[in-house]
Amino acid sequence: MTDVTERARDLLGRLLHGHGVVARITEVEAYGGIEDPASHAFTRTPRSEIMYGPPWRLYVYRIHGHHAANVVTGPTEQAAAVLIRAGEIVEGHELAYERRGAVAEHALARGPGNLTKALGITSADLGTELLDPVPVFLGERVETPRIVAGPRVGVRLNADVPWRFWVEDDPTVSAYRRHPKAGAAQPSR
DNA sequence: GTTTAGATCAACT
DNA sequence: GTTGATCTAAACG
Repeated sequence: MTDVTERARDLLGRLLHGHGVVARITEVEAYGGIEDPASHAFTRTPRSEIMYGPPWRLYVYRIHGHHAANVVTGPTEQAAAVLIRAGEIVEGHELAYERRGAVAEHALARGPGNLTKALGITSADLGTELLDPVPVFLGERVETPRIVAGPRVGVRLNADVPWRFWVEDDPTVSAYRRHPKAGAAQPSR
């Protein structure tokens, strides 16, 4: 299969523009779509249909009153997507602080909810073409970072697959939190 | 059956 | 104090 995890690694170190703020992506999670129970695309519905569509479009979903941003990566038959979990603000600090309030600089876009808030991403941006220079889009790679992998944060299902990728030793990366109801950790094999 | 808005609470800062 | 691919309930088709 086309490896979703490769696409996830590929996004690390790239720029993400969001409504006047630019972030360097430092943490992502891969969602294997049709073959991943933790993915919204695991069951095909009108909502998840966007993940079965062309790649490089934005999928936004609500969680805990916040939003989370995903990049649809394709291929279309697999419905895979990559969740953008954290980034470092490299441009538009003023606007980011305005949206986030007084927080430490490294915390401006740490965590999916904070990142979407700092970049001003909401459900209104659902389906945005991320390759066009519209309010939300992907920029070029600014570095080739050293990448570390581990299990995904806060997922109940499939909690042991190492599909979370982040830039090593980056302060904007959030800590690992296992979901309370996820089964006991299984030894990697 | 599916989607969305709010709530909840353990883990993190 | 803050956060979140969870959880439940109500609205929708």
